[in-house]
Amino acid sequence: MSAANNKDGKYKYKGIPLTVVKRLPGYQRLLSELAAKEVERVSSRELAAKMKINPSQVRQDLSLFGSFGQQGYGYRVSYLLSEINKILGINAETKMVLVGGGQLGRAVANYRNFAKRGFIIEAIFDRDPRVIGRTIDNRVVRDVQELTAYLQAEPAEIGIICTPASAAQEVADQLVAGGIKGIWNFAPVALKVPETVCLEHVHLGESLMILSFKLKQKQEELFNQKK
Amino acid sequence: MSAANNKDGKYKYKGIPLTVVKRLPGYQRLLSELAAKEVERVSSRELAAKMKINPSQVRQDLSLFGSFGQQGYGYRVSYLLSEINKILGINAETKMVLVGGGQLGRAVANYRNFAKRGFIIEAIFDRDPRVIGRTIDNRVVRDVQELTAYLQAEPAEIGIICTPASAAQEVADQLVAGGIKGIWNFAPVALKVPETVCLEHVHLGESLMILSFKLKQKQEELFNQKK
DNA sequence: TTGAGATTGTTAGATATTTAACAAAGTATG
DNA sequence: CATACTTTGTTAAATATCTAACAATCTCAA
Repeated sequence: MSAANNKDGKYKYKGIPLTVVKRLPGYQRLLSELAAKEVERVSSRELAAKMKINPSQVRQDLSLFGSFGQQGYGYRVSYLLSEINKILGINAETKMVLVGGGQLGRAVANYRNFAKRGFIIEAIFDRDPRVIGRTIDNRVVRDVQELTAYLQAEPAEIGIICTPASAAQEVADQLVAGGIKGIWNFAPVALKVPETVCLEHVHLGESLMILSFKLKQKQEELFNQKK
Repeated sequence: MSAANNKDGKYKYKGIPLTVVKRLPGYQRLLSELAAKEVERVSSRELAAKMKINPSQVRQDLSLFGSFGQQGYGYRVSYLLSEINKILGINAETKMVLVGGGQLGRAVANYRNFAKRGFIIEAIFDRDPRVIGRTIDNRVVRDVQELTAYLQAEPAEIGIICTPASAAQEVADQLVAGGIKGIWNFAPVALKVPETVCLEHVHLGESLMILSFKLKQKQEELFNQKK
């Protein structure tokens, strides 16, 4: 292993560039697909082709975490997948709570791909009396006022925020008070949380705007080629 | 203006780094918020603080598209916002069609933030006979078999894919056949489309895995600090 | 068992992105 | 109307990321 550990092997995964981190789930998905097809081995060249990146980059990314391949052979799919799962922390079960039982919240609650990987939504909360008490994917929606108390009794690692932007910060504060370690935020707002809490945003609107920009750019390109 | 135009002013927005493009929606949202609060002026320092980046970066990002500020004053919020809207292509109305009327599709169809910015879902399609004919947010769900024919009669710019991964490629092909210009893909699969079509992925699962990685990293950090 | 071919992990070089620095040009105030 | 202050747009330096190159070493077929 190259850069990941210091002498006593304790300081793992420090200083991994965010650009590398963002590629890890891509490797995970590709390897899952290969494993499902019962492919035994894969080379950095093949992985790179599927990711549309350079083979050197695949090797360098992986080398930040260890030596998982073999010269002249490549990587054993099952082994590399299990190592990447460990790196991503999806080997153990992770408990989550979801706040916001609207359309988006229900979509997230019903999304099977998380559960498959050990991410379990333990409880769902909402503010709206018309939603509280109803059932979403076999879980009764609880009153958000019980959120912090619930978490103290039933700790969870990740809190999912699917509320409108106006309520998101308040919910985040309650999640933090309940001892949550990470927040997965779908509300289009920048949350403030203590340094000890991890934050990951999913801003759907921003993604659409990026597509819009690319479209505009490509149209101008084509227009100019015709001339 | 520095790098955006060539001599005759036609080749706009070429060669903008993707890292910059990804920040543009952030600027857009911040400026919208400031405009809503009727703030008149803003400096690169203030924008940078809210984006958690360096003021130089804000100025350099913007300078790729033009000169929108004034020495000693900063940027006029309303003007900069309108320029960024132009850059992102959210000044005109953009027609979209959505394929997949499941939980996620319904959530996207009901999401108000797009419509506010001129992105209109004109029609919704599904494969399931139990869903076809039902109404989602005032639009009747059509049979996906009609998709290509519909698009030929009623052109749209963007196709949204909210189907399971297994159906996504087929839907993408039909969208392309119907003359769609860009695809916004929520299915966890890498789509193949012609070079002329723009693609933007939203991989919810990948975002959760990144959060999981960060959590793991932070926990090890804290564990080591205690020692 | 040997040798040709393949592929890793790593180092060094090339490229891209971010940050610092500063002249230019405005604002604001007395 | 002069002057101190502010802040941009831009150039150059610093940093980060990506790519090429290659020794080391394994595979595989004969």
